Amino acid sequence: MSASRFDSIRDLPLFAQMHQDSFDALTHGAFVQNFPPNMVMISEGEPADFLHIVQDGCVELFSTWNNHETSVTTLYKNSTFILAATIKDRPNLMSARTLQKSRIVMVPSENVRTVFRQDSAFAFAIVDELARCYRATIKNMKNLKLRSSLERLANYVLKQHHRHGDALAFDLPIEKRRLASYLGMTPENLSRAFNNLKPHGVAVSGQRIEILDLAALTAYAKPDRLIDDTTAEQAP
Amino acid sequence: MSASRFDSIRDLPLFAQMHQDSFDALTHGAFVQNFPPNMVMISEGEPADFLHIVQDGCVELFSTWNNHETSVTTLYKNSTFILAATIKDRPNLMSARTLQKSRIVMVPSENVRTVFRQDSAFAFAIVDELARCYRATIKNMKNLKLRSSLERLANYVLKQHHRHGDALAFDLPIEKRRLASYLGMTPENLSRAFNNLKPHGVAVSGQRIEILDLAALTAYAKPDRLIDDTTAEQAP
DNA sequence: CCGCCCGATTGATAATTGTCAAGCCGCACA
DNA sequence: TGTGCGGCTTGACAATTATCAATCGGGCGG
Repeated sequence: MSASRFDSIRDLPLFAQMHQDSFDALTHGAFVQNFPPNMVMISEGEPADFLHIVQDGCVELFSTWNNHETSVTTLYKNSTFILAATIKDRPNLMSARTLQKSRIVMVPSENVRTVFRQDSAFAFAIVDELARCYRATIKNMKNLKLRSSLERLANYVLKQHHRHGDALAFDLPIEKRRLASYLGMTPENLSRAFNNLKPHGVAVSGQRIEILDLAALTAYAKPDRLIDDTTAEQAP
Repeated sequence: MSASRFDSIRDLPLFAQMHQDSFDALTHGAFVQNFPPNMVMISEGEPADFLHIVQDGCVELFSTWNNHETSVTTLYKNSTFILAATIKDRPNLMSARTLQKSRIVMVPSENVRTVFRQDSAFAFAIVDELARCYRATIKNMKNLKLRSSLERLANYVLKQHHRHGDALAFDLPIEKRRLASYLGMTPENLSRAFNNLKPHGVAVSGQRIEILDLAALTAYAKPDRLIDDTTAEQAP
């Protein structure tokens, strides 16, 4: 049975509840592709021919305008992307590149649109996923518009702290220049921002972050569940 | 028949395709409410008890953090809001206030979630709306991260130009201080930004905008369909 | 083991954007 | 027709952020 190749995605929330027939129809013509690191898989403006699922590795979504580039988000194992463009049959708004060697499942958009109309469990899951992404993006925008770059960095450090099981020391999951772009600043500014976090209890050495004074950092960052709570929401 | 009060929303894309039974179930317990101008109808963090539809008037969605406020979008007649929070049964991420005397239809969120599960035409419409809002927000974020405030303003002027049927003169639809907040800048900076657009062919007097040199403005603004194309997408 | 390359850092400087204070202007209202 | 209020504008200044240039330093291939 050809579907066995796609067992790994069958249990993702987006596909878990759909009928097996629908899943088979969905994955008919789908395939798995391996990409080397730093490869642009998708360019913004192109039609969204495939729904993508990260089976393994790491993908950055980014956008470009007038020779500027900005990182929008980073996706890890089991994330899907290009869902909105796929459903609306519209061009991608973002480009995608691998950050590491990655294995990506590619499902023809045509299948997604067809099965979406036939299997209501799938349709519900899509609603859930779109609502989640939408809310995550609103939070992201609030973060950008309401905070200074130093405040954004402080909250980013706190978020990573929680991601790592409340550990007081951890490694950054991405390169600093990409983090800078994600946070809406230049690499130079990020470097200085890390220095400016020192008085707020953060020590940095290479990729390693140490929180020396969690209370001070939290007092400065003023995290807010309506901005920073990413229960199962995307971010790098 | 009680549904007659809701005739005006029956034809909106979100509700047009659903069965009449579903529509009746949806609007059972719904009501219309009139609000005076400048009234906060919804506060962020509160549960999303109702799906809101602007039947008449004008509503601003905004957010607050640490004594800062930012305008996220402005909605006019026939727009819906709080859909994502309603569907996910999660707290609102944004507050809402009327900018003018407004008439709002309020549909219990419980109804929305129930009918969404029963009427696939409604579910499809919700997917469409969520995908649209999501993409609009991504564009908004690209606008914020990739452009300077002057470039954002230039593109805003161009967008209004298209909204007004390519007219070279038109009135701003909202107060300047709200426009400033929407564009991510202070009112003072907006004032100066309008002055800085003069060399690019824009004249301002009060609410009135005149484009004296469309080619120059376009050359400066560099509009991009992946940021500025708002075919049926929300913005103030 | 060495040298190279690329990203990170630092310094100097400039551009952008925000803050504070004051004055202006149009409009609503008495 | 004053009068006052609120929003807009302007100016001076400060903070934030970007830019440009140079250096540092770690990892990798030869």
